[in-house]
Amino acid sequence: MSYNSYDNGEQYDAFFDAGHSEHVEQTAAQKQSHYNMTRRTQMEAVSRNQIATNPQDLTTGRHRYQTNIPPPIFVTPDGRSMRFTIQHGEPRRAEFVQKIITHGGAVIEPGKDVISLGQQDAISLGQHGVFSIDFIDDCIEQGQISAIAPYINCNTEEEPNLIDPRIAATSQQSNLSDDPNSQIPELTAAQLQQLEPQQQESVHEPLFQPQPLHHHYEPAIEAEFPPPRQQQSSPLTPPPQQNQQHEIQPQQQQQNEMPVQEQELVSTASSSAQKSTTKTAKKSTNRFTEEQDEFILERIRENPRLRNSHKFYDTLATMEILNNHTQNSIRSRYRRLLQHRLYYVYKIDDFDRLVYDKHGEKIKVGIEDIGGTLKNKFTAEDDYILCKALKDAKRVVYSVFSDLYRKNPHHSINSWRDRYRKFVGDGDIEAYITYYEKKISVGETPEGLSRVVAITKPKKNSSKEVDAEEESRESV
DNA sequence: CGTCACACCCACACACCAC
DNA sequence: GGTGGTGTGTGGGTGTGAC
Repeated sequence: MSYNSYDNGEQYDAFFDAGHSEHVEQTAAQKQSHYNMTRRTQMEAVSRNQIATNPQDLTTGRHRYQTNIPPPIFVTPDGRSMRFTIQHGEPRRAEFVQKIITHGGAVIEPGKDVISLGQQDAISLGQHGVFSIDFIDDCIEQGQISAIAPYINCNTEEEPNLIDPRIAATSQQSNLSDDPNSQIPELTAAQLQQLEPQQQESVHEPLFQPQPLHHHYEPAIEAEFPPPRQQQSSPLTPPPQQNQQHEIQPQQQQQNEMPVQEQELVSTASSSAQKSTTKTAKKSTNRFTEEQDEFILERIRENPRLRNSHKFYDTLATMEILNNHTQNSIRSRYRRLLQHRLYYVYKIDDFDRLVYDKHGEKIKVGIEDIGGTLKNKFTAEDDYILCKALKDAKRVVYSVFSDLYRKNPHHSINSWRDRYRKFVGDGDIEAYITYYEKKISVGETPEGLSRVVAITKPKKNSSKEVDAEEESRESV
């Protein structure tokens, strides 16, 4: 079996089971398999233009998801998620965010009736004061909500013994249900009311209608939104009404038979023609409306890991509400302006599916609690880990990267290997280790390997890469 | 002159395939 | 099992023209 031609995570398991039987490594392998599945799912979802899952999918997925999670604790008597905010300076913030979410709660930014957790000397974030984070552990240990009064750290407006966290959360959640914009200072409730009823629905209802469920990640874009205003000829964005088998259109087939440069010319010319006939005419008055901004934000909240994806915005641009803007424009709009208004996103599971509470409502969490996007940048620490592994290895063979992957599964085997292939020269390993340790010892932040490796990288590079090396060599 | 919408660019993380 | 080649598309920009 080729190590890098996995079709699914089971092949990872097969590999690891065959070659490494130790318990610790098996556990690691399971994690890697899961991680790999997750990342593959993300990439495949993007490739299929899957922007959000439909309610039926979510119902199915929710059951599967919830079978593996602890019973909910941080829920109100009527089953809604209690909402907490944890101060960003809290050293164990990430750990407790996970605990809260895992047990049915939600972590959001400070706001009315949000239970604030943090240090004693911190500024109070909630109207009830700030409570010790131990409250969470104790509740989990007891399997139920404890009285919160003993956990008060600093009080602001009310006596802690007046507070029943479940009641506070209930009233707050009711407000949330009635006022979906309570978290969005820029978009007031009054502004929302100015929207047409249908528009409001598009903002707050699930994007897609039920589809025949024969695959968990079947795209369901066509269901609610009309066909794109123009035929998308790009193989990257097949029209939703077309079969997913990617039938080759005559034009595409013709392109496939052309030399690459000619294909590029045709592609550029055709896309330019499309753009010029569809969108540039409106440019002078084509401002984004508040409704469109909120629509974009809501789609991003539902698909937080795709927030930088070109294809994600490509698909958004085919939707009726945004059909007067291009993918580039929508993406630019988010990156330039809207990302500063993305105060929360919706909780997703490991397969990027929305997680709902008992009432079928999406759970709001902070963007920092979702994790990264689709790609992880190599850090200086990653490069150091890589160089250490290479140094310890007698030969740079596949097992070096598979070991790296098992110990550091945030990059795939291929990624570790590719990093080595493209950034590490023969003499770089010792040099970078020395450089990194020296920087760390003096309290400085080391640069990533890319800039160091250019000094000695002995690869058979293209002329362009050689030029780049020359530049780097001069600049270092 | 600043802002906006939009087009375009490119390095590289990640993947797949052939051998 | 291991390697080299290469495709895809993300992530993070910059450039340009209209207003």
